[in-house]
Amino acid sequence: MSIYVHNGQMNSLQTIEPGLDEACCAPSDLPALGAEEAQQKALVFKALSDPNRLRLLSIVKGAGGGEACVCDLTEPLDLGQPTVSHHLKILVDAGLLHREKRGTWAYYSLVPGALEKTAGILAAL
Amino acid sequence: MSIYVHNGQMNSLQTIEPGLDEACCAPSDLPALGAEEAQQKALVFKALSDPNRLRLLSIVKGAGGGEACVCDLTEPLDLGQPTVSHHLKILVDAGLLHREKRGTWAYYSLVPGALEKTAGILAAL
DNA sequence: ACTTCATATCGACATCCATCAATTTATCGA
DNA sequence: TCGATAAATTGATGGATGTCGATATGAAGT
Repeated sequence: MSIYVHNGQMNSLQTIEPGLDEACCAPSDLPALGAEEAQQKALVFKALSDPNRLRLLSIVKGAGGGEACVCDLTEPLDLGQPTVSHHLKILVDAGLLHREKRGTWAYYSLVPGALEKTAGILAAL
Repeated sequence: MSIYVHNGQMNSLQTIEPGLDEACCAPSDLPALGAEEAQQKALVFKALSDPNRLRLLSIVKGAGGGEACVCDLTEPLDLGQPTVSHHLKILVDAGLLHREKRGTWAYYSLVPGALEKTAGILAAL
């Protein structure tokens, strides 16, 4: 025979919505993610959740000058140009890529510190 | 008038499939993600791309003893038990959570180093 | 103005996904 | 053996998402 311990009948964990915290230095272990925060932080990971978008980031990061235009990205991914533009837009909206238009071309580059900041979200979960 | 420079007509970036690399120490900037790698790495981020799953990780991490059972998780998320079980399964499959059954209860805890490892993927993109 | 090229946007379609209600599985206590 | 409880599984459904073809926008050169 064995003995199993459990606290009361059901749950007992707090879940606090930290409102607008003053944007500084998450001390690691606080209340637990509220619904709003979670939704916002999930957006970045949603952008990272597609294989082709990961490859886009990788290629852009390793490209000469740290930037690449759409025409440089369609072939290695074996995707149509509209699809690549679509993925790039998602990455830009997520704050991971920066878009700069020069002439007819649109050059995409990594937003400095964006990946590190995203990594920080995981550490501060 | 302005002058725009571009290399040849179209793309020129290499994309190499590194086959089974011997599982060691990615030196930061290599070939660029191949299709297979990208697909595999996207799985973890797919698991992280849902707000409720982020909250699950957060709650489990902050729970007493570093573990929590399903019955402790349904209420704070305001989700049905089957849905929570579904999310937990996805997190386990992604290698982020560990499941241990004791008695009637199933206790979930963070896989040590899993979040850090995931953060490492971003740095090594 | 007209053509050409790079990119963005639109509309459609097939697939995936989060969620729930209902059921099943499994374990404990009586 | 028989409930009672916790959790997983199944089936269904509405909504999001990746992809493409076609079209629109916009800038450069002739």
